[in-house]
Amino acid sequence: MVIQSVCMKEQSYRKLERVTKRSRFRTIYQQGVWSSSRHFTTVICSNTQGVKRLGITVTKKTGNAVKRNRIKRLIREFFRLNKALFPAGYNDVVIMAKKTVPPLTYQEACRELAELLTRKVNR
RNA sequence: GGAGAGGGUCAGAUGAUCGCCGGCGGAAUUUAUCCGCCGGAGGAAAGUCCGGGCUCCACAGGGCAGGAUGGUCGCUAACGGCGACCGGAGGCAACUUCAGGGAAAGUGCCACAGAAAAUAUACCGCCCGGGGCUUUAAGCCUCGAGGUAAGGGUGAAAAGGCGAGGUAAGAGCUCACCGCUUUUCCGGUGACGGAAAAGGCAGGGUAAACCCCAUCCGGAGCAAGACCAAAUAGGAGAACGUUUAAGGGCUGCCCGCCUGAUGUUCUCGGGUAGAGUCGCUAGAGGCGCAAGGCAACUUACGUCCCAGAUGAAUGAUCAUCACCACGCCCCGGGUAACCGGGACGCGGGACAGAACCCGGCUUAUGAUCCUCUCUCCUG
RNA sequence: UGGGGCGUCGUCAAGCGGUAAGACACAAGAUUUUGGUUCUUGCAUCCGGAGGUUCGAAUCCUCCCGCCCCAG
Repeated sequence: MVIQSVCMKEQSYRKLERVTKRSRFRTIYQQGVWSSSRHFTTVICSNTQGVKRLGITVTKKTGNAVKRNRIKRLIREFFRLNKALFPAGYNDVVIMAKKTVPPLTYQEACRELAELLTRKVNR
């Protein structure tokens, strides 16, 4: 209950809200619920940390560092601005980009991710 | 105008909203918060191809093996880099390019073809001599541990080239010119260049084949390495006693060096854990200017502080203005193709992301400017 | 990020200066009523790419491209 004393800005995305440990990624992959769309795959798993957290995985096969950074930034931006779309409660979400992902604009990525997440929530 | 050659510069700008990382200051419930200010990717950050700093491994040691480089002189912390020059090759030229030492230390290889691929074992041919046949000259056949490298054919390459003399036929056998080798002189720090004389043709190619010569190189790498609260075990250090050589480390091997094993006592407490800490950014630093030098570069002075992330920040969206391409319209010139200017619409903006830090090389890539060469047209 | 290795036919691969073996697969033909089996023949001309050394490079050298492995 330490976390409740901290008041943060709504649209931020900082280290607290990231999945940063390799071991945590492993347990999410083992215990989480997988679903995928055309270019992305999400894995959702509940946590005990008291915050929504996001982890991003982009394979080296996707492209060079510039392309990978671009995709990661788009996903981060989507998380930052659309936290309400993510499942309620304290969850860890890992978004993986598939290796065939084309150079997307923000609107395209946003539409696809929103569809993927709302489909999950409704089910 | 066309075709080229060399070099330089930049890497869209501004604003708004929402965010990220670091530093400083302040506030709070003094440590995952908030507010303010400042800073926040590149010319290649890339490939990891070289060289260094730095850290640890003895104090960085000796030999062998192994690796790298290879015209000369210089620059540099160092280099396989850079600059200037020399020589070869390419280009009409600007200019480019070359792992550019040694084949007379030795060994190997040169497939196929060809007589022969390096000690010329002469296939055809040419010439000479002996014998035989036809027999006028001459021709044909055969023999010769005879001569001959001029000609033919083979090959990537055939034993200096070419011309003349000479000869039985030929041959550097002799001569002229060219090439080569040696010697001497001159110029240059040197690579080398020039001149003269002599020799009389030796010495096929390949060293990115082994090798020889000269010079250089110890190994690993910031995931190096160092440190940290509390609790206990494994442990670590020091002293003393016993024992004296197996094993381990330093380099692939040898030498050499370091370290022992066990018992008692005393002292100290950390690994593979962690939103851990340091290393972590002031440096062979940037910019300006002056002097020296053909230049690479060096020196002096002034000035500036300019990213430090760690599942890894430096972004997203919108608007405006510049830039470029295309379409269409208008204006001017022109018979026309087209050229110049303007407005509108639509599209584009390359290659690419620091990971300890520097010096290079290589590769990817958008725009723009300057200088030079050749050629065409007009005057 | 650092360190190491490999690219030869559709696949597995040998060859390491002198015509690029072999197996499976594929294609055509023969045998068979048909299929299978068996037999015969064919199938690399750009040895990942570019440049160089050499008379001659899959092979030697240099630079790129792609793939794989190891280290927290």
